[in-house]
Amino acid sequence: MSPRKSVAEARRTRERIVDRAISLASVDGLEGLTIGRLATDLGMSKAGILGHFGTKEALQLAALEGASAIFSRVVWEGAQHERPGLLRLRAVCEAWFSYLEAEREVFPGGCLFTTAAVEFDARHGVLRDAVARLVRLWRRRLTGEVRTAVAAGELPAGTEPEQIAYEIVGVYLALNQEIQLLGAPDVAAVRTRRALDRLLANP
Amino acid sequence: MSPRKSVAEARRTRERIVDRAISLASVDGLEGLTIGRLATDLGMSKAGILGHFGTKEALQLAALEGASAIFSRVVWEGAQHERPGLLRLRAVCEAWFSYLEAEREVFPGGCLFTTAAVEFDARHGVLRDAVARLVRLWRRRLTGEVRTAVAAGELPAGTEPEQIAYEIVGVYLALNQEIQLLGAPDVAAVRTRRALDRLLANP
DNA sequence: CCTACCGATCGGTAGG
DNA sequence: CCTACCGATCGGTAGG
Repeated sequence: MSPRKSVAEARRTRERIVDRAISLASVDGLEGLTIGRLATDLGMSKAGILGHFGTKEALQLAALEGASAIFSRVVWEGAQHERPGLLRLRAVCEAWFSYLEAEREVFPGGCLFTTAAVEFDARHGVLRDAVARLVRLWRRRLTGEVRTAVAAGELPAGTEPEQIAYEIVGVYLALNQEIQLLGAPDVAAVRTRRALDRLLANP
Repeated sequence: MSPRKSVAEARRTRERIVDRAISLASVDGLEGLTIGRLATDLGMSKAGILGHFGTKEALQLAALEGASAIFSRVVWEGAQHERPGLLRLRAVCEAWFSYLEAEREVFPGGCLFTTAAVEFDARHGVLRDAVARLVRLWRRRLTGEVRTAVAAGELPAGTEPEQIAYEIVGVYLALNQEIQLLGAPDVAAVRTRRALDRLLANP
């Protein structure tokens, strides 16, 4: 009935699977994701899904990388038009905020990274390693932007970039909790901006 | 062979089950917890486990409440000998720090709350409600301690207790990530103390 | 990409 | 608290 699709069609199907997997995993976690549920949602067979990835673990990795690409595009690349340093850092934080609050159609269950980071933080394996690598990468990027701001004299000379990046991440973890678990996006918005303003106040 | 235990024995068995459930759930989450695994670990039958709780959901709730009791005892009650206000708040933060870093035998997979808060933040049901209630309770306690410190003049007059409590939670979420996922407890210790010092600096 | 399977495990129940 | 089950679902495979 539906065999022998072209390479382009197969790639599109793969993308559909990954998108749906991201969506499901944002709610139930990457471990809670099941091939059967995915198959039902997409009107495919389980074997049809699995054929694109081989194993569930490979599917989970693909979902994680897909989510990473979206995060990077929305939060990071969306701020690259700004001048490096404090301006870009603030743009990144604003984009991150919108991402957490507004990307509900892509991640109905909230940021897949935050979910995955906690889900795999006590296990071993390629998924934990992949999540840790992405968290480190993101932290390094934030640190670099703070460093640029310090070098440009936009932040006090004694400022430690790693420390600020660490605290920014903390603010966003609290924001995620406030939005997702406590359902208070408006309160979270005010508190997040206030925390960042204090953290990034000009000298 | 082992029927008709006394009430006291049954309660002890129940406690053993809950302790083990907390331990397993700290690694695999409350959804990843399975009755079969629990039974194997404890040398019991699945029916023997389930008899104490009725359903898996009730078992999950019991594990969550058990973890809550431990958290409260270690972090909150452990600081009640300090004078209310900034001193007690600092003692709470220190106890929280030790709890996250040292309670590895109770929570081999890290703080069960942090895990559960993310795990259920996109779902509905009694578990989500229970987690949200506990997070709110904990936040209220922190807020109250900050308020006392402000009233005593130990923190600047304009300080907003809810804001400080929100940021403290963020610092600890970052700490949990640094310890569990990135495996850097020493770095985390320095950054956490620095963040708290700035947050709770005397006027 | 499908149908038709596989063994394993899931939560839960009956009955003692 | 046990044995002995139940139907459902899990990830995955064979073969086309």
